[in-house]
Amino acid sequence: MPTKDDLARTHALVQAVLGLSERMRRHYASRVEEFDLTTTQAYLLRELAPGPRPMGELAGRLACDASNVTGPTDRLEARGLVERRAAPGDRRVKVLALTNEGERVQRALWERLMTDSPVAAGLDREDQRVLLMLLQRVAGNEPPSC
Amino acid sequence: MPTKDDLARTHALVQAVLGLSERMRRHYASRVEEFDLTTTQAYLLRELAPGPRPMGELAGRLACDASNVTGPTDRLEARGLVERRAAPGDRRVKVLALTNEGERVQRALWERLMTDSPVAAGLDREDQRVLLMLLQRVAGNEPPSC
DNA sequence: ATCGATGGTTGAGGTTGTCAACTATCACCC
DNA sequence: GGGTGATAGTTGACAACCTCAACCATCGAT
Repeated sequence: MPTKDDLARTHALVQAVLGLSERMRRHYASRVEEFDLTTTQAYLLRELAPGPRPMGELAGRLACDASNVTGPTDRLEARGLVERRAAPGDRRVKVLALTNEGERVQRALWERLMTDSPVAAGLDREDQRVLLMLLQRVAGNEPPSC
Repeated sequence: MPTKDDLARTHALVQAVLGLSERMRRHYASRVEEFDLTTTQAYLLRELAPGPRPMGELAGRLACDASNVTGPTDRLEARGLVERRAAPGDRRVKVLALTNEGERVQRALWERLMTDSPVAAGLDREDQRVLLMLLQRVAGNEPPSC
């Protein structure tokens, strides 16, 4: 049973996280713009970095609706950063993969994002370690995704 | 001069924060949708909660472009959640204020957001305290906003 | 072989974001 | 006072995204 203090702390915590999220969103948008990408396109590139993925899976991760992947993918493919491949075994599914150029852009973008993140600034090493641990714990109990 | 470890930690930290941001954004969007609001409209309500503000100031906080406030404000005003008032002293500026109904909705939305936040879950009190402190420290050294 | 389910696309409708032009007002300076 | 330039907000055009429903091709199972 939560005390009044618990409620106040939760309140402050939610507010802080929302604020940080909003700031990160803006930061992300402005950095991504330097590469002539939109945030959605950048998220797609990021999701593809570990390796090719079927579009349906990407839809699940990003927006929970398949039609939200088609458009951005079209634009990425038009710029040669991504390609649709036929999936072996099921001709319905299309697998999305980074091209060499796409991988280059993705890597450069990530470098850029890392160099001046508002998160790293203002915290010393020990604080960063603790924050990372806490965030990972929060991320740990993720809902089953959509 | 950063060590290799520092880089790896920053890398993980940025990734964790981006992931959390994205999850919060979605969480926020889905909760806000229950009130027939969009995220931008909800952000507007939140900014107005402490008291009326001129539209220009809101633009600065939210999107750095005045025309991004006009549209959402139109829709909020049409629903009677917000009203434009003339500013005393300068007839150019319009001050945005919550109506009683707007305040009610804002409060209800906030309650809703607090009840099931993915941030609070998974952390005990002490962890929450530490996380809050760290986040506030991160928020502290904010760039001069836009 | 047919039938229902699934992966992806398309199209309409609504919201946001950016940019440039525009109006009304202000502040300044002669 | 009367210009002149800056500022607050709106408008309109355009691109992108989101949601939803309809649709096509393919799959899996009966």
